[in-house]
Amino acid sequence: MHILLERAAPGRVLVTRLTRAAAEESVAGEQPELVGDAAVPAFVAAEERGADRPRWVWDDTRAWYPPLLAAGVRVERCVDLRLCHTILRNSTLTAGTPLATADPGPWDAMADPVETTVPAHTALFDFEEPEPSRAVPARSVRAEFEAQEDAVARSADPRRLRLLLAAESAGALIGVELQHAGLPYSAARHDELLSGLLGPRPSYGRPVVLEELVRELRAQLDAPDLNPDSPPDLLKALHRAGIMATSTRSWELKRLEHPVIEPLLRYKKLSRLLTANGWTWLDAWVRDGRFRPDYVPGGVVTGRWATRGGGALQLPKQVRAAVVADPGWKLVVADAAQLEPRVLTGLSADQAMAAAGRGKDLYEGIVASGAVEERAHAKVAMLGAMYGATSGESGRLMPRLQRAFPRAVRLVEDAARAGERGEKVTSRLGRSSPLPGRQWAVAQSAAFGAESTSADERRARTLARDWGRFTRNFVVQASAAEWALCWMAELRNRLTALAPEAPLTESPHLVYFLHDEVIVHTPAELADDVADAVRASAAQAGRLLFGGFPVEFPVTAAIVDDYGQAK
DNA sequence: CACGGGTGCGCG
DNA sequence: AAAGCGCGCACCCGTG
Repeated sequence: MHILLERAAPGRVLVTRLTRAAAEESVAGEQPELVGDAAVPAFVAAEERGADRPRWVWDDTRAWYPPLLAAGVRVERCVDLRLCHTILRNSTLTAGTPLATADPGPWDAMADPVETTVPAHTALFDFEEPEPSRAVPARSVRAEFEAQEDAVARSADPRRLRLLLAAESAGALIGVELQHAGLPYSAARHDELLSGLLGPRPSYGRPVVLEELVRELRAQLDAPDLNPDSPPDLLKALHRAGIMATSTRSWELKRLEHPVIEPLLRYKKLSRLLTANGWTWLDAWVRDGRFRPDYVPGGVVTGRWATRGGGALQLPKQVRAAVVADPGWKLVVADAAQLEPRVLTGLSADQAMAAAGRGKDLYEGIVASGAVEERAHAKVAMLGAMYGATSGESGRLMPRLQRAFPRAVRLVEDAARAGERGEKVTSRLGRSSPLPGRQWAVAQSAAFGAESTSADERRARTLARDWGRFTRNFVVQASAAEWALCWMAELRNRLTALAPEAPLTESPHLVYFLHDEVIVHTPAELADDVADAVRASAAQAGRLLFGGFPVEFPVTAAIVDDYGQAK
């Protein structure tokens, strides 16, 4: 049963129950009722306990779910109309449906990142008044829900789209739950790590280790005013010292031979740590033993998540030892091995590649197949195929990869050609790539005009190839993101089943998500069960996306006290 | 002083 | 322009 929630008036929520009339595929609504804000959590909790397994339908999980969680109420399933709208508006599977062809409306404006100011909430069930920019859409929740159902029903593949929308909506719930629970984080441990590398926290200026390094760099380069944080300044100083670097990037400096290079690289590394994850970051983002970043499910065109603030998806390995389980609890750190190549295997139904990945490391399997000599070559060749490498070692290996795995390689090549023609490509479950922008099309037509110059043609070709690399990668990255969503959604259900009655943060729960990796915080005695759930969920995600096709999705599940212990 | 593009680097 | 995809963030520096 679907239950629609929408704001009727300040302090009042309109509740509409929809039941599907089995005979004619239509939905019938019961008489809507009004519920006061204060009564909403109890209402939702009662329905969640009922036998009907409601699916809550609302405009934006970020607005509805935090106050429920704060009131101790968990929701099993929902439809996030905002996120689903974005998918259905753009998917090639729903092209031509009324939803896809309608003029842009308020639901499109909600997808615009500029408009998506998340309403602040307090511990009580208490919504802020809608901002003018986020005013209640003219289009009602019910009308939008029905338009989406209609688009799916008319689509080229309703089963896949339903799965995608359910997974995307589950992701929305998980994103809010991750922030609610927070990543267990030891500020003391982080401070120890920083102090050990940089020296004690200074009250002003650079920490002593960095200060000493700057002194050394200035002396060695004979540049008393050198600011090593300024690339132009640094480059000039290097040139004066006879070091002919073309940039100040670490990878380039690494290849040069000069006594100043070693301390310079050390300075860059430590300076990065200080500015990105130093004490300022700690003060801003870690409170009461938890790191609570803002996750943005669906924040990337491919369906990957983004974050806003805190850089949660870039937590450097250097500081991961500060992610520490509570006493009596464990972290289960789980990682999907070679996710993207395995997803490509499923997408292309490449039996040879499936065999290479069966029961072992996929790259070793590629070596065993005889396609390449060593694991590193297998890896660089696969990455090159998925990213569109044309030259270098990766480019040289492509013909051999193509001979051994023609179906897999053809799939990404086809995606690249489609992008070069300016067409959309679509993921396994139905998320489509955007079309290239206006100026891309202008550049292409300019190259075919009567008086096009060779510069026009070069530029058009470059832009076309760039877009082709994007679409080539899109099909793989977007499908991998779908696998990860299914994995996590399935895992979430299994974690709930391990302790059905317990509140979220008193039972095994997700605390981190990083594209192909999750962390579960769990009472120690349940850690083995959690690890089993992680593996079972991965297998289930594989079946959801690729049915009976025999591609395996092995996951590592390390039971540890801190994230640094999980390799 | 605010803003925005460029640079560089962390993650997958 | 590292050999190729997707991000976020801090900082520098030129511009208004």
